[in-house]
Amino acid sequence: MKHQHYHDSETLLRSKGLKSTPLRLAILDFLNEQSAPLAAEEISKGLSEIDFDRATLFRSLKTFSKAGILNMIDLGEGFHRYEKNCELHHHHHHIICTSCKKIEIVPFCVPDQFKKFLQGKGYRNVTHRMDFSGLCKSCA
Amino acid sequence: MKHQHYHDSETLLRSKGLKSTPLRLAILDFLNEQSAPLAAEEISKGLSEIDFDRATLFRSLKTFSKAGILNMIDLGEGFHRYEKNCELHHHHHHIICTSCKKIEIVPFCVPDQFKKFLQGKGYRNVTHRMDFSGLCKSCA
DNA sequence: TTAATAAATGCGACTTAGTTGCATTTACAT
DNA sequence: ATGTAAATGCAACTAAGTCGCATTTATTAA
Repeated sequence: MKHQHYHDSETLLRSKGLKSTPLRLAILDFLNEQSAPLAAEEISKGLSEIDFDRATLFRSLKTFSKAGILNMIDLGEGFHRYEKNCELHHHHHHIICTSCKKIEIVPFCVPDQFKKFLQGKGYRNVTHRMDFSGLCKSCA
Repeated sequence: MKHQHYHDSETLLRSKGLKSTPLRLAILDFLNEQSAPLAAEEISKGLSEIDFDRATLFRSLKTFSKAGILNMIDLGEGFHRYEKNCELHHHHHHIICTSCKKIEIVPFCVPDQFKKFLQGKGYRNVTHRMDFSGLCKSCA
């Protein structure tokens, strides 16, 4: 376990006013063990011992993302990835290897003045997405 | 016409070793007139006087993107947008309004040291994606 | 100018990621 | 213990894009 996560998925769900169900607990516990964001399909495979419907998984992932329990990440792969949104680690960006698809967190964010500039142009609630890709050391 | 584009789509296609066909010329001429990147569906509508197949459009857009004639842009909307990749204007980033979906080019790019850092970590051929969203002045 | 050929197209079926309607079941508050 | 809203399963659907294959077209070389 790389980062400190909410110790108790049940408590976490309750704190967001969401019901605690076996699937939901399994999803959150599974994501707690991950150090990189996973695709819905990967989560599904990781939970293969449990029997559940695809639609339910997608619904839960969406619900959790809206509730701020998960970050929904788009690395331009044509699908989303999900990671636990733990407070200690909440906003960050990624680099994905173009070959092995390994994902790492990068230790920087877009400069503040970019947002300020856009606010100066009249934009409100400015958010950003930024990610990198490249051939990683072990693939090169 | 906001920017200077290749004056002759036929010449452009030839220069990339691609065949010049009525649809391809229409796609490129149409995109020459746009100041914001368009989705395949929007291009399709803009070319409604011509009769062509969806698959052919997608194939052309892909071919053009690979050839560097178009930039394929992903603003996290669940589909791609395409814009002419004119030399004068080649690398840039966008902001999209969360309400009216108007897209503007932003006048900044990721700081050089980010790429240098990642190269220092062993990454090769590092590329990035960055885009912004927010409520634009007229929607606020 | 024409014939050869490689590339582009049309058609239809398919795929992937995700959504939706609806009936049923489950978690939780009382 | 029970009522109710939320969650689930199922099946059908959607949007964006892809693929195989037969046909047509643009370009090359004769």
